[in-house]
Amino acid sequence: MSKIENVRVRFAPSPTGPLHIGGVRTALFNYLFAKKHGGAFLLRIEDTDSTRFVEGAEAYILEAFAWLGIAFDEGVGIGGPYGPYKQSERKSIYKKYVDELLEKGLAYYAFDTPEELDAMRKRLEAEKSRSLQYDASTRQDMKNSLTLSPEEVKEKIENGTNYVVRMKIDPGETLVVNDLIRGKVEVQSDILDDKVLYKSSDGLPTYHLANIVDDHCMKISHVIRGEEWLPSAPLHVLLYRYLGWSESMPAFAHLPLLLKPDGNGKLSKRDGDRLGFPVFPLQWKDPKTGDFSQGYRENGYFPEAVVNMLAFLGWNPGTEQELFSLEELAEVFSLERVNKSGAKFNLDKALWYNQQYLHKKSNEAILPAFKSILKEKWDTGVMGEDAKNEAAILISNEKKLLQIIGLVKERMHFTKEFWEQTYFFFVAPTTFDEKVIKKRWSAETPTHLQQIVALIAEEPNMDATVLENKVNLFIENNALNMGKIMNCLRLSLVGTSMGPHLWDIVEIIGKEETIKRIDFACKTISC
RNA sequence: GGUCCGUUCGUCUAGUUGGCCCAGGACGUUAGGUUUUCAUCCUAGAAAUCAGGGGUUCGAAUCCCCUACGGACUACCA
Repeated sequence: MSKIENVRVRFAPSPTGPLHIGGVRTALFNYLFAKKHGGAFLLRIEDTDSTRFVEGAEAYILEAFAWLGIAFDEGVGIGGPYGPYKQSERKSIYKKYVDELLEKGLAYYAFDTPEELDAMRKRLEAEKSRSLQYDASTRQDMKNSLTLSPEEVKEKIENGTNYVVRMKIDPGETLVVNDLIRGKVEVQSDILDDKVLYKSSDGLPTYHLANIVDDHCMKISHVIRGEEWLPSAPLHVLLYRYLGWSESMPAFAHLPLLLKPDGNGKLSKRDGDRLGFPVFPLQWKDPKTGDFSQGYRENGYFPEAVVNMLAFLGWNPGTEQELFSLEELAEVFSLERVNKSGAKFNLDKALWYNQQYLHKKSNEAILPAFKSILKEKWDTGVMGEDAKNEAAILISNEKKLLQIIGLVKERMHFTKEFWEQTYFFFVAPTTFDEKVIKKRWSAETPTHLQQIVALIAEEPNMDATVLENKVNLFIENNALNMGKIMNCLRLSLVGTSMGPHLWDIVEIIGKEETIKRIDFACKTISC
């Protein structure tokens, strides 16, 4: 696939809360597209709605991408030649273009109060009017610079009356958006309303104007964003024209939405709480309510797994390969392979991806996670208090810990499962699974186990294979029931019928501990 | 309501220039195998009349039309 020159794309979130995985995927696709073509990927913060600003949201966004390994080339927190990258810091830039549109007669002042706007909609509704919009068919009945005399307008502005600037859209024109994913989309200008571009209340533009001005000033080549923007794309095309920038207008690509796993509709924050999976990359604490929302990071997902899983929602490489690193994704990514229809989020697949990445990791790579869980368990006292006990010795033996990881890694999906998979290496069972006792334990079991204890006791070489061969030979020679003996042995050492190869466990916990546990089980279990 | 977008196994999807597709892969699911156990792993299977209907064509999941259904948007939010 040929490279496109001078690619510059941006991710432009609003700091109105934590970043949701739909947004993360949009950012990811932008990033991949930029890397694929050797272009630049920028982060712009769209904070033109001062009323919705949420403390900490911006820091959250930066931290989330740092965790995911998605790096920006320019933008908030990084800097760059086209800054500032935060819209609230670009006020004066927008004002210039608002004035230009006003001068050209492509925009006008409107003084209607929220109550008056509300009344207008109610009136239109009552009249069964087809459109409830502020547009060419209704603006002549409202208070704006098209209906008021120049003197009245001047007076109102000088009096400090709040106003907005609306884009003047005339009917009867077909607007065309050439979308890279959806093809040609046509819309009649009649259905567009006279969008508010600027509000005097805070001196800031609204999304539509700020977006177009910034994309132009920052030399954005491709606008890759969610499908929810498709309906307003024709308006944006028109704005580029109003500002005389049609020639350099970026290409558009509207991504399919991420949908709820059950039912239909956009994936939302609530779905995560309701269905019990994270909707955010990182945990988020709502500064107002203090409520926590789960995050992939805190739930134990690897960033590589989250990236890989997200990349496959709405896109695929067209081959049967499913595991891709971020670098590999950047190599094969293309917008032509992005789907048109929305993708339902699938938790099972997310789990599977994490498992795949866990299995791919070296034992050394996940040792720190194992150690921190062990430390936490040690601190809570579940392994006893004696600083020199068996568990303490084992914890300090890195070689053994790596050996244990090798034994249990394949059985896990997350590193957080370490304790449930390895507790028996550190803590002797005190209770025994009743079901196993019922099924396997019998009156003569203690006798047989003691015979095996004797075999273990005399064995100088505590090697898993050596012990296995020795005990198997004993079982065969005495015509004992292999399944029964082995399960009772496991029950004695682990407390239940789960876990890795028995003799590997014995090799690690050692002769003394093994014998101690079997003795305890024989004394404790009665039938 | 209006406008726009979409519709292949339960889910993510392959299928882009019509024939190799009575539709392939993955997740999940079922069965069997491996294992002393659980998990992993391996093998096999079930699972989409390609939303429905009508065309065009020797031939359509792939092209055209209609219908249905779903979604997004419809703020001085982004």
